[in-house]
Amino acid sequence: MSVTIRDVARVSGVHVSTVSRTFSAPHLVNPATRARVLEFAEQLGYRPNRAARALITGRTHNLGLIVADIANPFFPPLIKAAESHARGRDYHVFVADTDEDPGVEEELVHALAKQVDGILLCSPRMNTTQIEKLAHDVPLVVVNRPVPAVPAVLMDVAQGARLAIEHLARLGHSEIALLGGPRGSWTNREIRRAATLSARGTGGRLTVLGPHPPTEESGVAQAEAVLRTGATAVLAYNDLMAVGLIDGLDRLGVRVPHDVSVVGIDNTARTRPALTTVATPTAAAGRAAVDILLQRTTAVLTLPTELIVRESTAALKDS
Amino acid sequence: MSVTIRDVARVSGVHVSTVSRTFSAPHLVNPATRARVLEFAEQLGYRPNRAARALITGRTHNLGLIVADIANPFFPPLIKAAESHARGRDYHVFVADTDEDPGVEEELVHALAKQVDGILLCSPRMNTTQIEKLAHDVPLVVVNRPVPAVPAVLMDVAQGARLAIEHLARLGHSEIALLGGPRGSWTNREIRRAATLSARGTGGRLTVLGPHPPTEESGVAQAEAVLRTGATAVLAYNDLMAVGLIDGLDRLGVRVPHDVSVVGIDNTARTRPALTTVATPTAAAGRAAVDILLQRTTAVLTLPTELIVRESTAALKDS
DNA sequence: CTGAAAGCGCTAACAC
DNA sequence: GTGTTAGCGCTTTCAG
Repeated sequence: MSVTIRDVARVSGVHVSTVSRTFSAPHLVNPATRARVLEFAEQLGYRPNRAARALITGRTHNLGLIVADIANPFFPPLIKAAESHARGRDYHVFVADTDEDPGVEEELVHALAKQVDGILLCSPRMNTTQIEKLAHDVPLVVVNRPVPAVPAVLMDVAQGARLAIEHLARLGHSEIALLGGPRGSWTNREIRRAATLSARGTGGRLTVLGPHPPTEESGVAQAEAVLRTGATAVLAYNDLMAVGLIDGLDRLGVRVPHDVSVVGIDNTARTRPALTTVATPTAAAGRAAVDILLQRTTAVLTLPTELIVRESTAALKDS
Repeated sequence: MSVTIRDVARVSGVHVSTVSRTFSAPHLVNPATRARVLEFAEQLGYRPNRAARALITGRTHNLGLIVADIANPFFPPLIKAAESHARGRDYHVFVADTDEDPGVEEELVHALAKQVDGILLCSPRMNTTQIEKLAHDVPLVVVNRPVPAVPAVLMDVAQGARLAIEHLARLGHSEIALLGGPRGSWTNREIRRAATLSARGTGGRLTVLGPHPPTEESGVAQAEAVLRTGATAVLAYNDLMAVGLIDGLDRLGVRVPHDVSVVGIDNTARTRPALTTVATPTAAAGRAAVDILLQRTTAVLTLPTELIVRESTAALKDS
């Protein structure tokens, strides 16, 4: 087996509790003995067993991170930031993927609950009641979705959508289509709400399409539907769909931004023409969620988004 | 605190050991009592504490997954597949990111060792000796790199590079550039070796550039250097670099595939023109690595790659 | 088939 | 400042 606290104790001629203290409360032990213990520990290659420690302290120093789809380019930067931030605070993180299935999501929270000090629930597909209930069993922080009495990190996509619509209006577009995202997504609702309001405010008309799965394929598939709305500009639920849409339009002989302007959301895509998009602070959200979990505050944090104007939007042609 | 085996025992009027057996060795307990215990357990919402169980069985039912960069699009499909496959076998997985730092890599293996039954080391940057040593402390399986006496899952990128070069040769290209990847990457060495051989075999000339970081930026930055080699076709270390390269060439007024053909590796990019690339079986590799770890076999598995011809390669112009 | 008892590796009172 | 003791939640002999 592996080397334990007892081995270190025996070799350094002290009691196990002294060894234990050397690692978990160094200030309580005589510097001289501490040094000796540390030396022998090092020499034997001793590493505390966190699981054993957790059994008694109740703190595992592990976090759970549950996302709808690891392969969706929105998530990797969030996962990366959260993991790195957590590790900097001596926490390890379990990552799990629900494949957009609310049932899996719930099961996962339960399965991980005992092994972690808290769980980051990213863009969950569960209903609010379920989430509220789960929050009683294990500290939770929800990303991209507000749930009453549960800490959350939100991104101000409404603000982003507003900026996007105003940008398009300023370019002369008054017929705008919104290519909607998945059913049950808070982000999607926010975008729709803000875009509708904004379009009205700028004197334009907004046609809402969807809901649709947030994939490239669905972007491609909706190209015709978008054109049929008579829109000269489109705001897509995310970059994935925007990329698909540009592709689909291209196949129909419609060029971006010459014929139609397209704005994405997420800033995850690198395309030609470079995509105008609403950048969402995913990495910052990951870090913030970890902080909230570790401080056990019940905060709701809303992070700002920002419009990045690139090449996929242009002034309305005269016609 | 949470509900334990003891609560269930008390309520169902049996000893804790019977409850324990109900979950870990059901066949050893009378069907009637088992049913009763199960019912009360369900009712109380009892969930076994895996960490406590691990303390005595020595099996944590956790796996570690260490990658160089979660945000590199090569990894998410691998992580997703490995996690899902592992969970299907009742394993949870810690995911950690080394940021391409060998030191972090080693520290991570040690930090996770006690908490997992095995670790997937993906495209490690450590040297072979270090990996061999670590393999003594914890079951390891290395992805994308052969290490003597350590189980591995490899992808046959050599075969892929060969196919790519032959494809280009068939299109009439005899001046080919290889845009190299990161130093210390086995994959990079394999590609170079196979491409060089293949170019020689087809009577072409291959100019090797690099090493370079495997990023889009570095692809952009190398566009000029590529042109300077006089190549009419390029094989890039991965799709990321290929995408950057196409972008960089475009800025220099060089069009793909009209002026220069480009082949990527990974099949992670969606571009216009659609990228001809060597598809690597990342998801399969993730699943295979998990299987090897759970079966504790010392296999070395080599997975085939495949050339996907799309629009970024074309026949050499007459000139 | 079930209960009793020991103990996994560690921490946390409580003595001394 | 250090040793003693008990015990976290669970499994696993060993009896019966």
